[in-house]
Amino acid sequence: MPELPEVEAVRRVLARRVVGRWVREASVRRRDVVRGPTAPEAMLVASRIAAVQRRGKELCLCGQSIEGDVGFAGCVCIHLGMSGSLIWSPANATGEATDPHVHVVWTLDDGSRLTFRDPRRFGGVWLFRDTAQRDALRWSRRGPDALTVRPDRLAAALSATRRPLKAALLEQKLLAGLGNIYADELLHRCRLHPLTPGNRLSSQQVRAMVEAMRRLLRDAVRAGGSTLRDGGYRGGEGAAGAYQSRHAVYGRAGQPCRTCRTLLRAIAVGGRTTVYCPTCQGRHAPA
DNA sequence: ACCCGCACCTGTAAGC
DNA sequence: TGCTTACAGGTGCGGG
Repeated sequence: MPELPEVEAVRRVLARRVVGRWVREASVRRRDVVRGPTAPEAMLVASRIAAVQRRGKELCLCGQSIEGDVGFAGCVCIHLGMSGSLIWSPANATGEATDPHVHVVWTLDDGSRLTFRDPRRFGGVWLFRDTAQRDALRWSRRGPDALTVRPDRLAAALSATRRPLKAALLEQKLLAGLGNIYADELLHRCRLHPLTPGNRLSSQQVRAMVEAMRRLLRDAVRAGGSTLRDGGYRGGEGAAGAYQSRHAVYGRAGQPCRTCRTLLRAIAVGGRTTVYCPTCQGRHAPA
């Protein structure tokens, strides 16, 4: 569920609430959600959390031992998958001690807690010795972050594929951060048909897409991301997002386009439901 | 080298 | 009401 805006909204909350704190205790209730080259014992216990970083849809708690560099005393990468949440709660909060979907709980030096919960378990936790090992084994296999990608880099990647734009934009090793919601929203803002082959965009169109993407993602982060009908996504302190009410196409198949009133259409692209406006987003020319 | 389809899980909502 | 089915924000794998 969480895409870049939701994950970034969580990151900002955690940057405020957990950076600078020491980890007193880490409780792993389900060992199989924790992976990586480092043993689950090294979950930043007795380390200071020096930074909370993000690449695409993944977060990383970077530890720092006494006198150590940022990220030296362990890196905890957390992916929320479809149904995950990572929520900070203050010391006096009453926790769900018996919730079977809570897999990891960190207790900090002030008694506050960080709780990783993920019913579907498509997400998980990956442990690394340091940021260099994290980058070598994991983050380097992803493309540039969607908030900071440079147009020439995206243009080069898109020009190398004939896949439909919708499918290409979901490919995390091409571009990290977009998911099903924001890929559809972006294509609508750019007036591009989701089936347009990637290599048919001009460099000008890619430049416009990068600008539209930045605006879209920033708007969504500012609104706290999207919380859908099932209420699965929660921000870093448990609050719902507000961006869902501003979706132009996602989840609106059969309803009128907010720009031209044409009824929005749903198709499947790469196995994912894709909603677009047949008028605003035209017909893609045959390849 | 690419690209597609499916499996991985659980919860929810719609359909009969 | 209750059972069954389809679908959901993501990723990684095998096979064509």
